[in-house]
Amino acid sequence: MKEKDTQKIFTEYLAKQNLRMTSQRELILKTLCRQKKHVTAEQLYEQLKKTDKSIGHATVYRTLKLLTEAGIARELNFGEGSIRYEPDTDNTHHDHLVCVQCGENVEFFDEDIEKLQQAVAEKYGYELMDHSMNLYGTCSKCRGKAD
Amino acid sequence: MKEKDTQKIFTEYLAKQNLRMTSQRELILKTLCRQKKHVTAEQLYEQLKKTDKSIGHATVYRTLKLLTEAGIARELNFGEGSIRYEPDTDNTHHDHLVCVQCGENVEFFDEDIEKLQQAVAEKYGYELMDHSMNLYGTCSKCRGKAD
DNA sequence: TTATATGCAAATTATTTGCAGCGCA
DNA sequence: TGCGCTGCAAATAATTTGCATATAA
Repeated sequence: MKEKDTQKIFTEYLAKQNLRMTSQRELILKTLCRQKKHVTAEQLYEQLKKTDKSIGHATVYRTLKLLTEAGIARELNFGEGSIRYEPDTDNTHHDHLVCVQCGENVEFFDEDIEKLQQAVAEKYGYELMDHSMNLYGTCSKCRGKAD
Repeated sequence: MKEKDTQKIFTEYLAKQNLRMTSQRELILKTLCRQKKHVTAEQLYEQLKKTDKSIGHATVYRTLKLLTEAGIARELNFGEGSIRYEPDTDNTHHDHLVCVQCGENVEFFDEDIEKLQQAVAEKYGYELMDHSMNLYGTCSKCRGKAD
């Protein structure tokens, strides 16, 4: 599967809504795509500040919402009280396996689970549109340590 | 599977932590168990007010946390910005299939999915402790309506 | 008696909104 | 030259915390 040209997709998405690409939106997209870990809006804001001292919270929140609508970012809710974001650059949907101790997490995709989810939805007459699945446990590294 | 004697379980849990059963905690537990739908802390608070006008927000939040720790309540996060709670009265774990339009939801349990989740965790060296899985779609009733 | 629990209000945290001014199409 | 965009600050919303008082064991 090819990597998306996120910049182009975003610009086209914006155009369709009569919205514009701006330098801030461009920077936020680039910065999000560069992340190695899932970030909160606040964490992203802190990083963006280093490049653009004048950027505001509101712009970050508003842009993350737009990126999500455009299918370029995904919201992750690990029950921490704030939403984390990950770039969705290669159209590869995946779920998360999170260590409850150190927070380290693995992205995985299980086709059998996806099929069963589809089957469950159909069984109850629902048309499945999306899902969120997070597995919580302890990673081997954390289990190695004394409690 | 037997229904839990939640009152007893809670009292024992509290005792173990050197905490006490009180009339407020008892009322909150009873009221939660009576719910037909998943409630937010605020919704529960509103209902509790009718029985005990002097009850405070803090007590409700604090007690819901205790009930969750005691394994009597479960937190549900449907990405709405607030946490919903359901009583976990019969030890039957289940997941949720939620209609994104009307909010109606179905509780389901799929043993095959559970097994596969376990397998995924093992594959990555994690010891699975918990998971959250929510399927989002449109129910047949909502699809019947014109958009 | 004495540690724990409660209600209240203030504090926090995450996020959203209103608005005046700025800047691209 | 207008309409969307931005930063700021104030507004919300959900939840937590500090504290004086009340209460269970």
